[in-house]
Amino acid sequence: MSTKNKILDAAEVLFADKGFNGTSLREITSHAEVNLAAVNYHFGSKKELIKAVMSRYMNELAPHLESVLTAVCLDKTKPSLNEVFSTFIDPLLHLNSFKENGTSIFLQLLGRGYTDSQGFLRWFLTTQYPGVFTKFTEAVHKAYPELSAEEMFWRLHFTMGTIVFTMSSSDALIDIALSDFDRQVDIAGVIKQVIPYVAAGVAAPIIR
Amino acid sequence: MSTKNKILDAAEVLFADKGFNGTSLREITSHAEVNLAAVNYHFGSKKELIKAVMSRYMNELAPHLESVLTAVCLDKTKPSLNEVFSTFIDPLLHLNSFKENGTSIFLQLLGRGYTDSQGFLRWFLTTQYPGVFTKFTEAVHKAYPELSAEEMFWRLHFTMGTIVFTMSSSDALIDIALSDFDRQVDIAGVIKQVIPYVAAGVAAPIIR
DNA sequence: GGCTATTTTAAACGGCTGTTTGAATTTGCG
DNA sequence: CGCAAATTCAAACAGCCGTTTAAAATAGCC
Repeated sequence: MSTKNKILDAAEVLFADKGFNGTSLREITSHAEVNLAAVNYHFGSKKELIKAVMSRYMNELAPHLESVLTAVCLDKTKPSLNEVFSTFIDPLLHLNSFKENGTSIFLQLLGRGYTDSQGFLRWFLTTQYPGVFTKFTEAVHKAYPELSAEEMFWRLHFTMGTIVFTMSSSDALIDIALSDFDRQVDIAGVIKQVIPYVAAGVAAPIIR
Repeated sequence: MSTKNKILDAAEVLFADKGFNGTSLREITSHAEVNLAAVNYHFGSKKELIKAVMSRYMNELAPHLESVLTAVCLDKTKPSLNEVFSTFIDPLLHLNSFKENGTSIFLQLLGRGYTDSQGFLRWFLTTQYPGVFTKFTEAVHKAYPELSAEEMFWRLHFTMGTIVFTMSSSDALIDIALSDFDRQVDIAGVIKQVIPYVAAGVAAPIIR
């Protein structure tokens, strides 16, 4: 295992758990069992390390997402919103074979990045992976053409918020569900709960 | 204006903007134009200052929320979910007369507290203000009795996520909406957009 | 006015942060 | 092997953090 990957593996878990600002390089390098200076040697800075952690997941995920979103647009002239949002399930769960707990870690990282660092991650994702966003809004527009661009903007950001926030606190929530309902829940279970919710939210009637 | 209030006023704005961890006591005291040591003198520690900032809003908000939620349960044998969620609008907007931009600041603080500090705020709110939560779940149960306790748990947390996440990045989103759609949006406008969304999400059909 | 209690102040504390340095070590190649 | 490039390492850097201290200033009351 290369030093670079040791750092990335340790960093993504700690970043997901405690946020980017809340995780120090010393914590990362001691968990990775490498020298402190290795981060700056291999990545240049902490900010570049954060980008590298996110890129490793996005480079795996983005092609799959674009492909399933393209498919749902081609297969159906008017897909349902449930169908559109359900396309996310497979690519997201596929991250679990890419890395252990990959789905959970990635979604938590997404949540951290959205609220930490004042919008830096939003800029990073929209500029580095614009294809996913355009394909996604295209699919939603086909499913619900009456929605204006502005209403779609808000509802998609509400959706992003639901997903990202839920996942960034998913560990705590899963613990509560376990103790209150004596029900074992995993990340796939949470995803299957949230899809109908966001689909219904986006599909809400327009009030003008 | 007392030193204590100068500190609270400066702190809440900075906390809302940059998070609790992201704001230093030196930033707060220099914005408040008071001595650095004043925070520890008047509040004891940074953690106690955070509690004081949140309490000032919750003590204003909680009685109003409990009262409107009680009212909607008494007035209607079966309120709609839209009615239940709409009860939040007035108490939330009333914070604007309590303080300038009070609504926006409070909701942003809520968002920060939920993701910063690993669940500390969730503990603080549920233990210090349990009445709001029980009244709220009671109202939702009246509106949608078929929802099991476990499904309600998840959907209410999705809702919390939508609200809290949207508001914690509302400034950035409002900027985007302004530049992309040339449309002036304020916090009241966002709230009115998000109510139908979360109501429809909670009302989504149950898939078993 | 004088005395006490409260508040404000400047300075310093130890500890943690990301980053840099230069020497020691390991690696890969002719 | 021998040499050069890449990597690892311990140490130190300057800067910020929350908190504490003890003296100075202010306020309130007899």
